[in-house]
Amino acid sequence: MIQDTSQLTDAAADFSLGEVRVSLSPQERFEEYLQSKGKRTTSQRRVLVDHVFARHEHFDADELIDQLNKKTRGDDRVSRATVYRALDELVEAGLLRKMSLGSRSVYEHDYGYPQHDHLHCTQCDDLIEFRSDELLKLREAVAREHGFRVTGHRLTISGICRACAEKRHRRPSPLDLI
Amino acid sequence: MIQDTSQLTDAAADFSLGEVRVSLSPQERFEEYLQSKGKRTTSQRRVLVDHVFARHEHFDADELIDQLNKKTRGDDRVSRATVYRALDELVEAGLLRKMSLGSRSVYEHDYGYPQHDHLHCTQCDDLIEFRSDELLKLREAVAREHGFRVTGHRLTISGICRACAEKRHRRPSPLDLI
DNA sequence: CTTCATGCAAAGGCTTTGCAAGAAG
DNA sequence: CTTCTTGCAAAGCCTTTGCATGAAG
Repeated sequence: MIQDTSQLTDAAADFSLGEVRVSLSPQERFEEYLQSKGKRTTSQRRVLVDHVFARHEHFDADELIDQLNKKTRGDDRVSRATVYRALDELVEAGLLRKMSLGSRSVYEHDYGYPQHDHLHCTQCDDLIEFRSDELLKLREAVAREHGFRVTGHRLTISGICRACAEKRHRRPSPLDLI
Repeated sequence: MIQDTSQLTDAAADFSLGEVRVSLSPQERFEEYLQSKGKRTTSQRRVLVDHVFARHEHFDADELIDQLNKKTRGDDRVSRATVYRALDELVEAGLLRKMSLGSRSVYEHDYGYPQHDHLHCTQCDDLIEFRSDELLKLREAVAREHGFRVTGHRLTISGICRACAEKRHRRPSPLDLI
């Protein structure tokens, strides 16, 4: 699907977002999706996709709304409701991946990004990505054993990241409690 | 911690909940926790723990509240707020494990139960447990590589369980859509 | 008796939705 | 022009909390 070039527009160069090469920019890919659903290309959807794919990072709806509010003026404003609606569409379109971290929903790039899982630091709430082919094998083995048809998985390893561990031990002064 | 017998009461026999043998019943274990926190043993907490550990299954707060409402009369009634408060305590005491499945929080036995992960059927919402020592090794290897101190992990493999897959293909009649 | 727990109802997050006004095609 | 979108405010979930009453130790 990602590698399908049959619907290629005149945009010749491939895009490199991270490590996987894809033939359409997220923007183009999204428009393709919208068209296929009889939906429309609006300035709000364009602004949002543009912003979301500007850098690769994890974010939640609220952060995105804040960032868009600071960034856009008058015309291109994107309301809270529209952000939520667009996020759903982006997930459905396969551009974003949604995951729940405790109570909040966190999003990350999916389109053009390789399979990966996360280390979650419970101290600073940072998410560190890692890849493991071994895990995919394990997943298949387990599924086979249970007659289960896998569509995906989510692994989150929680603990304390290196940076936080160092902060804790180096000079455990009252200041570190802030 | 689970194997610690230093505080053993006169209950001589070990309890077998699933596969791991423990020295205190969940009820006793909880009382121990409550005492250590200066909290009290109340009829509500007793009824709740009793009910929750009667069978090994996954449940959410609402299901538990419904079940308790049907089961208990007048005196032993447990209010919604109390259920939520008790669930937090049981998690903190290490008796239950909490995990989020989409939007809802699901609980399962932790005390006296072996480490495991889940296959989640997105069709019927069933959770199938499995164990994998290989996964633990993988977890450690990844953590080591990132200087990460692991406290736990959660792996959920999603897809379609055997039963649902069979329903889908055997006689795909309109009746199956109900 | 003193402190902790409970039930109630109200308040909180986060997310979704109905609706009228406004764009896209 | 017709249909899809948007923004707004209201409503919905699920969960938490303040407070007065009641139970545990």
